[in-house]
Amino acid sequence: MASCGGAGDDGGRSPPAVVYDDLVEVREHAATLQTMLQGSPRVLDMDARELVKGMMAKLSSAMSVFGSTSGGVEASSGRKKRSATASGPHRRSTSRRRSKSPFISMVTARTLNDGKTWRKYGQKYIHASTNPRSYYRCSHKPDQGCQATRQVQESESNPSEYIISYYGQHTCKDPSTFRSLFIQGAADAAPPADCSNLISFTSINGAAASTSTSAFAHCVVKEAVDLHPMLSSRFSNYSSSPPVQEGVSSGSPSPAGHGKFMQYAGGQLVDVIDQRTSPLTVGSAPAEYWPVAGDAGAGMDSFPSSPSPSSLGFMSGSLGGSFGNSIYDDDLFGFDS
DNA sequence: TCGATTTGACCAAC
DNA sequence: GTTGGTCAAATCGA
Repeated sequence: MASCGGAGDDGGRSPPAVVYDDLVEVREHAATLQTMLQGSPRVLDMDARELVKGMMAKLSSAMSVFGSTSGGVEASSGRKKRSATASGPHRRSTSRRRSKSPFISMVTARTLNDGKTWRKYGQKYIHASTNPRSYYRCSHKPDQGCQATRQVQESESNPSEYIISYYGQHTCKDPSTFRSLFIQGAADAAPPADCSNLISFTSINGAAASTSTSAFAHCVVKEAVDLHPMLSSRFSNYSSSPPVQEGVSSGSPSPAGHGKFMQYAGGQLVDVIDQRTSPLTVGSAPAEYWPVAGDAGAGMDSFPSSPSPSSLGFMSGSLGGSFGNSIYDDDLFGFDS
């Protein structure tokens, strides 16, 4: 399994093709793992760990491809500068469009409250989208120069949800928004009781699948912690869990055992994407963006167990939106059958 | 009155 | 030429 080479040794193939192959392989590994977990009461722990490790490597590899090819992270330097001689009532000598902050993550949420204070500075309808996109920047930008921004767009597939893209790290110090993180007992305790946001690798047909998936998720969580001593050390002391909405995904019949796995596991992936700017990210969003306990329904709790293109937007975010809408959508994480 | 939001315009990137 | 991100005047609301 699991060559960790991923994008690096694919000899000129297009990133989508590379990623697709990697994800297909991950799916195969997931199926194998599922079979192992379901078919044998005595799964060799090392085998399972190896499979998971390989899957994580492939996912990381895939994500790194997008990270390396992602547009919008930095403005290209090759662009010609527009003439500064423009005139008009609102013309200014400085450019209006500045280089974007590095992409951090994309999350699906049912509320815009993520514990941070944002100032809306624009809204517009985006081409081929029925819903307007709102632009927010950290309200501490004027006083602390915080460069964090986010873009909020109502989910077309589920109007009650918002697709939130985060750019730039919060550099502001706002005690009111400092919050605990959960990852409750990720390494040692049982998997979180409520894991409604896991991207499910299970088969709907198998009643035992939820158990398998929980075990799998737990395994991967452990893996992530193992691979990230920083994560382990940082989160080991957190004792509180963020609110996790029950049934946040409309019509999601998934068992409660599907939790934050993909978000957590994705933390590693996102970490791969944005190592330059986000050496420590947990979940699809960095810790700074996680919901405050008590913010009912805030933030990171809205990945459907059966991922939809919009719910996978955290992947599409680094692809300029093409990923989540590609023909590969159904295959990328369509492990539910 | 003041801070937040709205909205049309500007402008870089494609 | 089109699209998307940002600016800032106008407007709104507490």
